[in-house]
Amino acid sequence: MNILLKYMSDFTLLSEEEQRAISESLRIDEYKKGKCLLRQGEVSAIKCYFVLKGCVRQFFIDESGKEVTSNFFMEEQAIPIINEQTQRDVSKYSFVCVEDCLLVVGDADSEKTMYHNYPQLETMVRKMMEINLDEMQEQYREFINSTPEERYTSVLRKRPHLIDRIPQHQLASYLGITPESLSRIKKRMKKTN
Amino acid sequence: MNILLKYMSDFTLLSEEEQRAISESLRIDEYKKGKCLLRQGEVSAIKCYFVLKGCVRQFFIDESGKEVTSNFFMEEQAIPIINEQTQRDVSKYSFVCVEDCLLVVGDADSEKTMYHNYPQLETMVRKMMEINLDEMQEQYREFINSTPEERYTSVLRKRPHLIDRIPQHQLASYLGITPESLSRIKKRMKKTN
DNA sequence: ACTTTTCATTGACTTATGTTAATTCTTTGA
DNA sequence: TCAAAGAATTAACATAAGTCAATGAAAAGT
Repeated sequence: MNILLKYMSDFTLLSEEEQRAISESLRIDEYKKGKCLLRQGEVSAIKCYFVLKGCVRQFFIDESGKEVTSNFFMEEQAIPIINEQTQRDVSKYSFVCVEDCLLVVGDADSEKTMYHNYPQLETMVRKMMEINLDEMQEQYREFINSTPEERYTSVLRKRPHLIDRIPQHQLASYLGITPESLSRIKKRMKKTN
Repeated sequence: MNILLKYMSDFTLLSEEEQRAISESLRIDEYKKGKCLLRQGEVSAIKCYFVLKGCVRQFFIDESGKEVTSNFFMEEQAIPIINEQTQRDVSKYSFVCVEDCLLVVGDADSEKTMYHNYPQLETMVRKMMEINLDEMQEQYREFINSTPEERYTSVLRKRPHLIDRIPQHQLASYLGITPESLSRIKKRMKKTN
């Protein structure tokens, strides 16, 4: 739980008591490795998750039937599932636990109530969204301006644990390349060293 | 102004009077084509803009001196400039008006006051952020999973006006390719038709 | 422990992009 | 109006990624 309290105190001015009260009214669930949180094409009652422990993969199957990994969420990251616009739509993505996970579960129903009881919580969420957006933008800009090889080295640098925690072909699709190409990149880099 | 009122009524339950009151306390500025709103490496007092009319280009100069366009913001789009985390940092991007613009200017100082006076405004902003994030994610996922040619056709479909309003080489860098490559793609596509 | 399946690597080949450079076309400003 | 600068196109060549196919390694299930 420390991780959550730490997060809250970084982003709010809530008292310790309020923080504890909030923590206690949150739903926190454990999921086994391989558990599917939401399947592409289904409608979700869950608004978001917050990763306390473990790793969740976000991916989708494209028109040609290929599986494309769009993100990995790990400790201290928020997983946006639906928003005001998309809550009635079927999900474009699947979310699956790559490891055993401990997640805060944010369901859409209790959201309003929580914000009403703790207005500062909405401020926190807004700031989180701003930061998420910024990170996403950063990631995008780097992706645009990089070769696959540079993208790979960038991930090595920024998320060094990732490479140990997930299989190669998923990393490849996360980088937007084929597993074969990732294999060759690694080979090429070993030689240059 | 209609565009702003429309936006507010889509995202809030504010009364018309409140909406008008908010509109009137907003700062709205005109900028000439070519005007630089913020230069890469400078610190900004502005938190964000909201485009009522015109087009703003976001870009940066990378390590090798190459100019990379990361986005174009047009009517009804919000331009996030800084957030809680980045407000003391120098900007990684430059923002320049590609056309004459009419923009709502959101400065960091008045933000808190506004949220305090109109709590629903923060709700609106939070929802906007959620939607922005979703769009950004969608754009990213499409980018990863596409060839340059597919990226081009996708932009043609999704932002048909864009191609008429900006020069080719900026579009090319927005697509993450060279101007030469974009030229060849267009040529190839003409033949196939 | 062994079989089966899935995953990672390697090779051969095709193709699209990056790079460099030259040429044509457009815009801008004197 | 014309000259100069900036953009877009085209060509030639090198390189790296995609595809298809085969092999080798690891993981999973019996």
